[in-house]
Amino acid sequence: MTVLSTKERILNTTEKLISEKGFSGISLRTISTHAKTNLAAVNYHFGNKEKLIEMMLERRLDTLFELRVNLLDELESGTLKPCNLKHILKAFIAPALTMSNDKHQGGKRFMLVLARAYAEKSEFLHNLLSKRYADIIKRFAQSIQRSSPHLSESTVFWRFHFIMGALIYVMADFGASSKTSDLSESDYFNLCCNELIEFALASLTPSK
Amino acid sequence: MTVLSTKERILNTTEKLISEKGFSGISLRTISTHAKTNLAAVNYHFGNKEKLIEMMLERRLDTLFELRVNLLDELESGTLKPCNLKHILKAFIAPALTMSNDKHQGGKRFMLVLARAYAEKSEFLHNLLSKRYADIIKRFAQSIQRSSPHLSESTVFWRFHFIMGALIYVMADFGASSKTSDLSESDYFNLCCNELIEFALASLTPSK
DNA sequence: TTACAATTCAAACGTTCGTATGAGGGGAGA
DNA sequence: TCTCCCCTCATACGAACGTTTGAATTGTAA
Repeated sequence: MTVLSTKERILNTTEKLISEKGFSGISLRTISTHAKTNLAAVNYHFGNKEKLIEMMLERRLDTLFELRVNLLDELESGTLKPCNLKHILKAFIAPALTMSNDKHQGGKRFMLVLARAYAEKSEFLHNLLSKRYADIIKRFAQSIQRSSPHLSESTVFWRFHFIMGALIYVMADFGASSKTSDLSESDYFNLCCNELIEFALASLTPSK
Repeated sequence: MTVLSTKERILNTTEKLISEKGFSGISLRTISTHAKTNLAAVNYHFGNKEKLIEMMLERRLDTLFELRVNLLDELESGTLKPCNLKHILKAFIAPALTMSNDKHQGGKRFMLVLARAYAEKSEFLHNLLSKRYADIIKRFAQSIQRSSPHLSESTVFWRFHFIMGALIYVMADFGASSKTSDLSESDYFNLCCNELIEFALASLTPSK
């Protein structure tokens, strides 16, 4: 087991504690204690609490969107099959699953943190989404648009947002729900993701 | 204009401030100031902060679920048409719209508060939902089940939860999104609700 | 080893929070 | 008018918070 730097321990501990207790309900004192360091170390390495949380978020958001856009690139560089809507939705939804299965469980915790940040309308997250990742989100929206010609542009826009809402909701709900299931955590998450992809696909597919 | 009691002013102010700033980010001092009363009045009327928030939530949750179950009763007492799934979904989703259009705007604020409470996994809300309202939610799930025989029971369960997630997400998002639209607030909310109902319907309808 | 920078530490500061207290205000009934 | 009770008020308390500071410690290059 490699020894982590104080900075890394603080980031990981922050991620873990926020995934468990939410953004309010944690203090720099509990973070520094659980990270086995001193209270002042947080301010030394990150300046203040807000910047610590921002760095904790930023650290993994790039990974998440990179996974998403790489999958979309693969899809679009190949020949566009007539019914690849499912793959587009999967490219958006599955990276959450991928990240949640990383070997140190940090990714899984992060998805819960991300869900909480969405819910609490973090201004920092909102800025990041509307600046750094807006192009990627727009690319997904346009891809879905092309695969759903029976729906108007605005309806596709709405439904994409509803799907994102459902994704965020189940991510936030995952921690609690999986405990009441008799499946293992990863089985439960796999099932959840598959159901979500089928759900999203059905919501965008013409009915008979 | 009728004069409201201190207790009512505190409840309304709490609802308003939490809908704007979230559960964290408000203090009893800001509540009492905006309610034009004294700090100690909160503890006098409600005991403590937690009970104040619980009473604020409870006050309207009964109304919301009563609206829902009344609509469902109407549907089920009438002759069951073959394609009434849309009406069932509407019975679940529309009361949020109805409440949001009450004359004093209190309902609208409450839907935002409710969305935040969902997101923050309020234990009090969770208890209320799994005790007082569990039967109503189960009735909706069973009604949807009967109208979606092409889907397995567990898939219907998942999709109903995804739809609730989307509903909660748009409720929480509503305040911010409507400001960037050129529609009026109520037009925007109406549009949003209709889109959500059609989305939910599509997600449960067999594809061609 | 020495010198210097990077890091960690204990301690303290000022602020804000939820809660508690006791005095004062004002209407209703005797 | 007097009394009682419901309510409002200013004020205080202790706890917890984010942040700052300066000294102690550690690591590193000469």
